[in-house]
Amino acid sequence: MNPTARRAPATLAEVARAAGVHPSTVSRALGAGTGIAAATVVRVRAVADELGYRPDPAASSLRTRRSGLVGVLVPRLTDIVLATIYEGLDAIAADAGYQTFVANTSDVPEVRRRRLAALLDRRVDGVVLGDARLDDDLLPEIAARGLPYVLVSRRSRGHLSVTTDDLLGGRLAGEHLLALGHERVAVVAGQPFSSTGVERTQGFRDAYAAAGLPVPDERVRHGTYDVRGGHAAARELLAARPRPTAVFAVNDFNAIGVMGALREAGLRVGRDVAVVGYNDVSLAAELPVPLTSVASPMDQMGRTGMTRLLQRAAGQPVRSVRLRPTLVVRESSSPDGG
Amino acid sequence: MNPTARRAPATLAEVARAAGVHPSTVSRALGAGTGIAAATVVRVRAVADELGYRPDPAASSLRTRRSGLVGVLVPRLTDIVLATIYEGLDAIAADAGYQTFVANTSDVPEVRRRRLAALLDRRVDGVVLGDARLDDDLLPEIAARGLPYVLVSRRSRGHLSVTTDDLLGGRLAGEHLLALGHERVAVVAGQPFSSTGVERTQGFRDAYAAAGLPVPDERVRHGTYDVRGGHAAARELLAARPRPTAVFAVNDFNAIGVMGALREAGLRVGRDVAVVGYNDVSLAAELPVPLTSVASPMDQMGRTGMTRLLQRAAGQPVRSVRLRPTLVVRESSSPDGG
DNA sequence: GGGTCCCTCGAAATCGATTGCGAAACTCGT
DNA sequence: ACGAGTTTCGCAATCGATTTCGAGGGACCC
Repeated sequence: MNPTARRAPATLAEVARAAGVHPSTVSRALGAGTGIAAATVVRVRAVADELGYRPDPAASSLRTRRSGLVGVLVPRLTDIVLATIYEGLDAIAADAGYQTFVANTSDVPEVRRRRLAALLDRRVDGVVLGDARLDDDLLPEIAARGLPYVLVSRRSRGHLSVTTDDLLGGRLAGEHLLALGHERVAVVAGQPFSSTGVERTQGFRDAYAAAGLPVPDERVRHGTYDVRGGHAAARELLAARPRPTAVFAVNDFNAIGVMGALREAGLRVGRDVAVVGYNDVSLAAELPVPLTSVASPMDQMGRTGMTRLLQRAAGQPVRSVRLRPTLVVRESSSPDGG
Repeated sequence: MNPTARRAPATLAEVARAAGVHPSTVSRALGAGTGIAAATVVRVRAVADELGYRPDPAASSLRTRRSGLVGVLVPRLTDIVLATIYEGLDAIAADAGYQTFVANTSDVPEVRRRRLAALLDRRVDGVVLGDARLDDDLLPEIAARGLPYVLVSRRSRGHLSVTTDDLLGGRLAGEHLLALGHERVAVVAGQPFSSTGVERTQGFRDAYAAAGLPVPDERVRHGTYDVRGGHAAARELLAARPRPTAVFAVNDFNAIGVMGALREAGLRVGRDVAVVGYNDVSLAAELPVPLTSVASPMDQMGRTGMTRLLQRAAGQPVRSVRLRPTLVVRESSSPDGG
């Protein structure tokens, strides 16, 4: 009846006794139901329901070597981007009868390794990595183990991944600022070991280089993917003279940090310095000065990522996916609407 | 050596054979080590390391009835507040040798029940609930099961919880706006079933009532704890004439939604309408118009929550904790610094 | 020197579900 | 009515770790 109200859950053997059959019969009846008389299946299932039977995953996992768990590694769940991707992952996993097991790695290799080991100890049936590095020594190990895995958000050469087309996204941002006439621009470039930051920056610089206005290295600053990182990077970039007239941040939270740094410097967002972010998180549109941002389908990235993982685990051939980003122009780059 | 590089992990029996002892000896040597000669312990551990032995949690859990898992239920991980609390929970759990198992419930009772059942099926050793309801029918069931549990963020009468003093927090916000001379104020009050929204609203209204300016019900609007909810609520509140001169939102993301609604109505944040939020998330200080907010120690709430849970599981007496919030004044309520 | 106690470790049962194998019962055709 | 083939289900082993019980051996005391 009510599965949460029982003290000691019934076991297979108890169900078997109550139904007057052998435990193996119960196991089969509750499973595919093949090789068992239809009437028996119905009866056993009724008894199991009656007793509120819930299989013990530990016992099941011990015997079958499958845990029903999918491990997920992310840099931080406090990063809304990853949290949103995770929700997409979890939704599809739940539909397929899997549970997700998530862990923060803080983008620290040593922590990553430890957290992954913990997931492997739990005998997860697959792994989703949201914190892949461009030169990632963990990925070959996972591959060598034969464990199904997929990367989301970030990619790494030679590994299955679901990402957005970050080169294109960066280019969109660059072309937008070019069209607005910005000739001296700066980039808050994120972490140098993550494909997202690197490729978004690359696409942006490509656009400027193609226009004959290459962005010099000193106008590109790396940092963590949070408000603080954006603020710190922008403070340095804004100290240059002449000052850049626009800043592209490869992450919306970085962009908000940039806004804070602008304010601190007595500059107005959009009017004195244009700001463009990336991901178009839900609050970008609601800020006192709405943020221009490259929208990336985060939820879909999660859903597609888990779908690919499950397909791969089922032995189907799968290829990496690059989802298409789109530019959303708002007042932080275009205060007068154009 | 390298735990992630082995294909088939060694078992206890294999370690025993390699060490020339019985499996039970290995088990004891790797455990507390009591009742075993010190030399044997050292030797067995060395062999276990050598073989990269990792105990199978399924087997262990089957036998001991303990899973080493702590379940965590949250409304949504995309809510930074809960994500931050979760990180605090996880940090302490990890220190104590536990892993956390988190699930979103979307604040939907049916989903909560299902997710909790999934955690119980996994035989979690304890549960942290971040989505408690004022009239919560799940909590008595958990209590009846004898499973250790603790509430964080939200509280519910008669159950162990770690929260901030939300009545006080609301009062701080109210007294602040009163001191600034705001007489016609509105509240974005969050979900009516969550103690956070209810108590913050109550504290705020208490302050105004004490000043002889009770806040009428029509200037209090409920909604979800996200940007969209804040925007929707504020849109309605701002349609009233005369218009409120200040809005208290019980959540920072709601407050940002309020900012969006203000902009949409052609009003300036701080100058035309004051805005006060709650939680003081990291981006509040960085917004183009920095947000006045009631700071709550989210990370500490998580840490304290897990600590209490572990103490409770160990049979120690524990009492609910209310952490102290503090007001951080910024330009959204005080554009000229006073 | 004999007895007792403690230290150390092995034997074997156990947790709960799954599954290969085989036996009984039943269907059906002739 | 009998044999071949099928359906249905029970038996028992198994996954890997833990733990109770007891045996063997050494230390120690008188």
